[in-house]
Amino acid sequence: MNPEIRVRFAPSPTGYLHVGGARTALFNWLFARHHGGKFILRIEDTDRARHHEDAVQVIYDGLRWLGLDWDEGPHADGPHGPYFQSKRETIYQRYADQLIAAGRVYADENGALRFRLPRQPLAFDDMVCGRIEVDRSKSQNREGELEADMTIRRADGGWIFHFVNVVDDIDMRITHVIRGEDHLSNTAKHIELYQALGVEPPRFGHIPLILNKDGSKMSKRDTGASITSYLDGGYVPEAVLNYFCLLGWSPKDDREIMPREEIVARFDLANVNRKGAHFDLAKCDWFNAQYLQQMPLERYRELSAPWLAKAGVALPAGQLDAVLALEKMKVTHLTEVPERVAFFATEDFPYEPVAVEKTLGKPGALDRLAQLAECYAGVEPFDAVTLEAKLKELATTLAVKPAEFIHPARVAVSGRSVGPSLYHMLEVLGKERALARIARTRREFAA
RNA sequence: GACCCUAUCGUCCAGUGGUUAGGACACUCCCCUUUCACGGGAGUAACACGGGUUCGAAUCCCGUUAGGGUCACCA
Repeated sequence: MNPEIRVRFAPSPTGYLHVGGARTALFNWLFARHHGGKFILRIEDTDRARHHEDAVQVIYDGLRWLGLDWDEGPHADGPHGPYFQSKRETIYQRYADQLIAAGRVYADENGALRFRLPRQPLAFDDMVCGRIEVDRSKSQNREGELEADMTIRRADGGWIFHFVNVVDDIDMRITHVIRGEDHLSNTAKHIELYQALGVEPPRFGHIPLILNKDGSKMSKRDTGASITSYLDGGYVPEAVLNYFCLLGWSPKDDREIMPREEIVARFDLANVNRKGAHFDLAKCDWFNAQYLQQMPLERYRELSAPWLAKAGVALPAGQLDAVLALEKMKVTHLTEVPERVAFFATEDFPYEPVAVEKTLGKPGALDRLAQLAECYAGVEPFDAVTLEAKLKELATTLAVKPAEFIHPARVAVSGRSVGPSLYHMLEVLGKERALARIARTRREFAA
């Protein structure tokens, strides 16, 4: 435990939250929670054509959905605000003045403020990548010229990312900078800025990037790239979080399905890979199904509710749990829930044409339904065990296979050829509704 | 082009000098079974290449190749 530890997630409000960004946030959050430190959210809206509330909201929504709560930041305040770069103008000016006074910056011919790069060899110990040594005197650009001095303020007065990023981290007392590997090469410049400002640099940890499964760079449009697609795709936040944390990190044993508390307890930056991870939505889906299967029915009901409401499927409160439980083991995405249980909600459910053709259309199917209905009319209690026994007894008596009753019955009471266990489905339906549905089916498909 | 990072099954993750190279997803097959799933069992499948070091390298070193990243008055 080290309450002095302060880490931050500093996204730019681009209107969407990328998986890579979410995982960076997650690793920062895990690091903070593991050590009992602080997790800070800072919005890097420098320059960005003003501040779009909608774009920022996407970040809040994604983080909150994943359960990554921040100790300081928008809506949380804190002693080192404001937490929007667009509101930190005077702070940047103060640090820039310090650099000017020290003779470390100069105005170029266009009026922009530039930081004179030291161009000395430099080394640092990255918490993930190990020791990084760079000879800054050799850095050159594409034209083979020496790398230009870094601009920290545009001619129009706008502040540049590298500068404000460092200033904010200093000002907010950030102790550990955990960010994407795309910043590894920028770190030398950042350290030079820290040194020019007379501040001890924080510890850095650069985590690998997330790529598409084929290894290509993940862009906004790629499957699974946007966190919003998980909110909209029927994913369970704890499952997604579990999958994400295993992209680049491993507890070093065979544990995969781990509750959040265990991940927090075991998370260690030293165990983070340096290799870029290829994103595999199929495995993420598997995690989702596993979480759905294993979660308590109460949680499942809570997560299903919005999807049922959105689809307009209204189940009677008294039956809700029984109905949901019927298909809980089979669901991969919550989006499937409404279609799987919709037929419970109305006696006027539609019949799937292929199901009708495959079963009801077969010779004798309607007769079997009549026989089954007659048999079930006297069944008591009307529960799965009894119904199964009675159906099999009937089949034996008539010397036909149970399947001859089962398949037509399934379609008769649900309109579908796939669905829950027939007997459990009948039990939940109850004798009255079950028999009424069979009667309706016989009526509709009578030749 | 310069500099930096990386390289184990298709994918994720183990394995840090001696293993039949392990687990998971996906895929194939079998079992279970009233459908669809779940579950159980089995199987296919990897150390990028070339040099070293060593009695012995997936593991250490060098090179090659490949992939990624940074070199903005973007963040």
